[in-house]
Amino acid sequence: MRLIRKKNTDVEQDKPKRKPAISEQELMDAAVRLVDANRSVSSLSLREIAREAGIAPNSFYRHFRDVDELAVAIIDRAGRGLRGTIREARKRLENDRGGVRSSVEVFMEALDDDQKYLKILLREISIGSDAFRNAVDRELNYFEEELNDELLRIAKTTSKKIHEPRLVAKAITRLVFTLGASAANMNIQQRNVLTQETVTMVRMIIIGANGMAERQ
Amino acid sequence: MRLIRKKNTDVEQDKPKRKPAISEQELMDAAVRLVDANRSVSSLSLREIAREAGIAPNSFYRHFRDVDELAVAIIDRAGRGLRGTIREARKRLENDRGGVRSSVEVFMEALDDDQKYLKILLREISIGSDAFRNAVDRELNYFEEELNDELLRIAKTTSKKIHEPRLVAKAITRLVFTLGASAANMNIQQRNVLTQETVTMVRMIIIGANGMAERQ
DNA sequence: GTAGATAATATACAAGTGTATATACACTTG
DNA sequence: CAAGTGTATATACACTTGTATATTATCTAC
Repeated sequence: MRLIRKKNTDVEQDKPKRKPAISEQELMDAAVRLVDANRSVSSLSLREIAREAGIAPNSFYRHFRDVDELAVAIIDRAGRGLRGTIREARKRLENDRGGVRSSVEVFMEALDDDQKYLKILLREISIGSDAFRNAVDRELNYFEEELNDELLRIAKTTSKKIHEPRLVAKAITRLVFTLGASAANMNIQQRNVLTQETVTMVRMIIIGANGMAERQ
Repeated sequence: MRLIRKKNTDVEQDKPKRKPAISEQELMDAAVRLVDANRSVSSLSLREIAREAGIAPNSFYRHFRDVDELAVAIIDRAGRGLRGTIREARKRLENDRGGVRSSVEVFMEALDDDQKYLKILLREISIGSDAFRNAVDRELNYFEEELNDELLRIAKTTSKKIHEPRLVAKAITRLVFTLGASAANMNIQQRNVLTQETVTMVRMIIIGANGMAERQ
């Protein structure tokens, strides 16, 4: 028989532990909901976010020091989404044929509605506080390194030389992010056009890097 | 005699009871002065700008409907500076040898201190109101078209084919602007490195476009 | 049970905001 | 000279903002 006294022994099934009326995640969601074409995360006020989340202004402090810290948390979360996207793209790259196209497609698809977090990361690259921009930079660099690895791998397996792969990675990263950001507010047709354009641009860079390697 | 009111005859140096009329330009300068690494034009308050310009808050309305209209005026002005930059770059391009390098150099040089306007244009591409972003878009497109013309001209004179010159122009434009924006807060050495990188990237795109044209 | 911790709340305040209204002054025009 | 116009200002108002303080409700530990 069980003991009558209910003791919270951790091992037992997790009942609603402490009742957090609100979670950090919910606060972040509230903030994201307030972001639209004209408003950036860092322009939101603490009270606005609290209002949207349905909590008292002061309760905000239980979770974040200020709006800026919330913004960084959002970027970090967006980064996690981005990494998933990258993993997906790398998988498709392994088939290699049409690799560029499907990679770019993966990226553009990740912009779809429920991925508003990613849109925010793309759109606010150059603004916000230092902490904010550092958070974005972190993700950009991560993307760049992943791409660099992939380029080296492909260069090996196809025995095509690539001139300055780090620069190629940087160019592609910046280009794809910039174009991705402008895709955030597009309809599906416009985005398809942009995807095709982006694919062509990326190919230009890669072919150009091959060409430069051969000339030397 | 005693009824004679003091008349301000310009020539006479009296204590200026009335402040000299402020110009739109001075208001724009005041706003620009307030912009730094962490603050965007559209985040400035009307009162802040008025304070910086040394006028009463309400005087602002004599010149602009709101801060947003001021921001658009700043972008337009930045656009004029940009056109000067483009003209300069095209001149250097006509010598052709080392054309890419000197064009990119012109662009980066234009970011120097007194050209804070241009920095603003580069940095706030994706934020602000509709009017604001349209103003930026206008300048981006102008740049793109100029570049397209130039590519066509070069293709003719050197009889090298270029694959999809419009796309090449778009890719280069986006890349140069994105990298230029990140150069805004760099020191001179860092900027030199970035300039070199940008030159290489642009060359990759052009060589890639040549390569794609030949393959077809 | 009681004590303490935790997480939410309400109230309050000083500072900042955009802007409506009224007004002062200098200049132009008749 | 007087009337009108353009440009600045001061005052005022209704809001919003971040946050300090005090209070309340709930959960945990002993």
